[in-house]
Amino acid sequence: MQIHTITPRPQHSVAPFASQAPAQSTFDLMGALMPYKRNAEIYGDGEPAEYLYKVVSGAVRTYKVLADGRRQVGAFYLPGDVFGLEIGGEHAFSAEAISDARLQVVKRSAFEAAAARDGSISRHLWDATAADLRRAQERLLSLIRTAEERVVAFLLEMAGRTSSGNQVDLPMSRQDIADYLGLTIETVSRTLTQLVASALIELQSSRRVILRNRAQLSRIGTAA
Amino acid sequence: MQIHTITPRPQHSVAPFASQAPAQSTFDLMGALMPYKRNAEIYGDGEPAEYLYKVVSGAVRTYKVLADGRRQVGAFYLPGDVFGLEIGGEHAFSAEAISDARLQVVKRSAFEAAAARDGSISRHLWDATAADLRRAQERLLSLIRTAEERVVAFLLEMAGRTSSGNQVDLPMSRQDIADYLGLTIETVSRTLTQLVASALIELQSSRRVILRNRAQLSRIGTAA
DNA sequence: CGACCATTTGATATGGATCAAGCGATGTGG
DNA sequence: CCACATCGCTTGATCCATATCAAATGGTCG
Repeated sequence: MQIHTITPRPQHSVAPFASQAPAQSTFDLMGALMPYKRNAEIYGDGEPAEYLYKVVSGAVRTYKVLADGRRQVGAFYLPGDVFGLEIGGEHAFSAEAISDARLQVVKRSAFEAAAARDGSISRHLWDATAADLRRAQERLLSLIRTAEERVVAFLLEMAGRTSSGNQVDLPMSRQDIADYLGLTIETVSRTLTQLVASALIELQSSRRVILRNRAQLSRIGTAA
Repeated sequence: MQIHTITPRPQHSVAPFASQAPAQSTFDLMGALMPYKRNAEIYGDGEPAEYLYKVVSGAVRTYKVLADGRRQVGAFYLPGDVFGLEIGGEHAFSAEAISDARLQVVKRSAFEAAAARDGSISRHLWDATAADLRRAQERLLSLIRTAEERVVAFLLEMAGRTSSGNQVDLPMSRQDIADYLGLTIETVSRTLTQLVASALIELQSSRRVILRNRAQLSRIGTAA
């Protein structure tokens, strides 16, 4: 894995995020803070997984490019989130900074040594894995659904993770969203336009969404 | 003679197929062997998760019925597979026997007590969760693909799990497969017919498939 | 044999992909 | 400070894979 030695840059501000992350203190004690530029690679698919990461600011996507060139986004990570947990020796996905980002980086071996001494740390690790798993489960359900349902579920997921009332600031592009939901960029865009037309949401800018009717949105976006 | 006097209620794990999980010997020592009839409920969505299960014979599906009535199959479990590992207090999916089945059932609390005494058991649990996550991610990749790719990936997965050479015996119906892959029963059936026409597979009966060209099938069914 | 259920096959409809163009911000060089 | 290039997003027109609706066939069990 390569660490990009890049000078820190001012982040464009991202909304306040809920930090649902494991073992903050451990990361804080052990982690080196590293800046990554927009679109910089954090690690590549197939590389040995030597580090764990915690997002301090900015946002990260993991993705995989399929044999035919299609790209599937695996997950988005926001401030407070921990990623790079995969078991097995190597990363199943690549990771990139979506926007300029600062990450706390911890050597896996050091972390696991600490976890062996402290059961609560391994518990936190397990929680983070479980959170990823729950999100993947939810997504499995939503991927069999219509474009509108997927987009609404995505907006609700983001709203839940950023918890800034009804305002949702999306750090990622339409292309990222499309590759996350298994849709095309055009379909994502058209669906958002329709949601605006139905007065379910408002688009203050292309990246800033206001949820105008959460009850109805939940009805559309909630599978079970 | 179905015994669901008890309604054990372990969490199903997200994995498409089995989690090769924890301490088999623990199961063997602690498990009570229970028979379930075809289509008998093992546990229901939303019930508290009190048990872990290991398939001795037969097969099991986990599923969820969405608000609009569509059914999503979460996973199939075959002999040797352990399920009910899920995190959280209650089942996210329901579980049913696909065919008459015998399951070894272990009280979760007993198992967790054993895990507390033995760190390697909790390590196994974490491994199983991470493995489930990886499988869920693999499945997310396949859900964005075409009907043919999904069906082929499914056949290869089943072949890998049952490992009886090129013969694959499917315990589940076309409807189960369709609900697992996010397709309709008609599309699954037509796709199989096409694969026969292409001489990639042979259908000895509707439930018995012979893989005739694994190299080509792998090319179609392998995402990354 | 007859009833029932699973599976296959056929005909048509449709949601989202694809192909293509236009628009609006942001940034850069003159 | 403006003209222009670029990039991300939206909108429009058409196509196609899969869903939907419908019926025939096959397999199993009483």
